[in-house]
Amino acid sequence: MATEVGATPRRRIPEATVARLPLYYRALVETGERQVPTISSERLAELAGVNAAKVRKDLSYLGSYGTRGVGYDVEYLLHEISRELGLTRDWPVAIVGIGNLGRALANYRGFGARGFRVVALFDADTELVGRRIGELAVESIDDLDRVVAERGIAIGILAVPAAVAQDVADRLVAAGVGSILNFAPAVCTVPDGVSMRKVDLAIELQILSFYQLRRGAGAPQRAELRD
Amino acid sequence: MATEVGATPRRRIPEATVARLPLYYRALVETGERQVPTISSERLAELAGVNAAKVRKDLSYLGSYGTRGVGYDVEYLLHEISRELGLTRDWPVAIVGIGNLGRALANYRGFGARGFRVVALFDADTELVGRRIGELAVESIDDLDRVVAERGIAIGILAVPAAVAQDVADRLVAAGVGSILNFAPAVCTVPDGVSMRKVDLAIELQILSFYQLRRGAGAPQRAELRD
DNA sequence: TCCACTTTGAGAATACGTGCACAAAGTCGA
DNA sequence: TCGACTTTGTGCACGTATTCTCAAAGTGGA
Repeated sequence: MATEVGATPRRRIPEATVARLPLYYRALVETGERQVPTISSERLAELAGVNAAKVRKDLSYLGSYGTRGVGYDVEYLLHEISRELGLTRDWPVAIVGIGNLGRALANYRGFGARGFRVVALFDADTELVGRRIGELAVESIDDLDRVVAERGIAIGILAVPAAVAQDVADRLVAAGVGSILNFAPAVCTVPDGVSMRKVDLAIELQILSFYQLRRGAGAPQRAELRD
Repeated sequence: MATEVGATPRRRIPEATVARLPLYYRALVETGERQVPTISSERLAELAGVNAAKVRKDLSYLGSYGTRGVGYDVEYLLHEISRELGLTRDWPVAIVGIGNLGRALANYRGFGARGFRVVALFDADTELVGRRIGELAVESIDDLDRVVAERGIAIGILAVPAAVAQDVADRLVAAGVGSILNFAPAVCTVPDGVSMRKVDLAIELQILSFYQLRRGAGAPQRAELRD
């Protein structure tokens, strides 16, 4: 019988769980580097900043990779999570919009993870096109289609002004990009079958402001009575 | 009878709602600029990228600010949401860690919102201390306590390496900062009564990678059959 | 082999968030 | 004043996420 394409189209993993897998991944990498062979859900929970029951339930969605009485084999679990997250393969990434933020992202050595490699920088400003940032030259956004195809880019990082965010997102999608990380402070939609995640500084600050206010924050509170 | 201190310690607003208020805020600012006097939940939903029932339910947590048959008064609703989010007052912000990302954030003119003003930049690197970024000079992290108190800083932005994130967060909290926006790729905890929100690029990319992989993403998919 | 101990995996209870559907409350023209 | 129409506010049903709990499955020492 013909099996499915690709690696793991098995059980459905809840979104909330997917969002925590990277935490476990990071904790496991650190633990592995210390040559620790196994890890309990309790310890993993502590490292990931969640609770142990959640860890076990999350991992149980991936399969039964633990051993009762012992815990999880660090290397094995790391391998399974990597595979699930697609970190065993290479993801060429494009950054669109080489302003303050785009430049910082282009120079950022903390995509942390193996796998994600910035292979193209785009901007609409002809002044910027051709300028080098690290090892890459900024390319014209008019070449988006061609470059995305040539370099197999599946993930785009959007760091453009709010006013053009939707337009640029549409062009990324049309070029074949399937995932977008959007830093533009604007509502922006993509068709079904394309993923988008949003990072919005203004929104984060406003949320913090809400809770800060609720705590009765006229002046900042000195931590005078910390014990 | 003696009323409560401060502005609005009334009903409890669900977290998910709080996270959407900034979207409504932004949509309302734009609508207000176009001199539109009232707005329906339907239209507001469209601008905020959510559905209309959600908008109405969210707004109903703030109070009954709409008029049936008409919609919401843009200016009035904007005022109420601003007040709820604490955007009617000034929030002095400190950025700690003036590397690539910290510098970009310091130059970022898109905190979008009135209210948030970066008033201090800190770094541990003595080479960096004294250097000017825009209108501010980088200060030593040893002066954190004094500066936070003097300038009434309640919100800190953490853009330091993962290895020192927890330590710096602790120092911010000890200095009296009540809200932290954490860009460091590390699990980092704060005591009760302090808020922390996390922005982690590596995690976002890994989540995108997961879904990209699930869609059967060997090569990126050209959008050949878009209609 | 047995027993005390550890730790997972999953059922069940609960909490939280979403969205439908509709009565209630308003507008506006005749 | 009436009746057609618009739009809010919210009760309710449903789905998702979290957490508690404990049997099952393992270890390791006697």
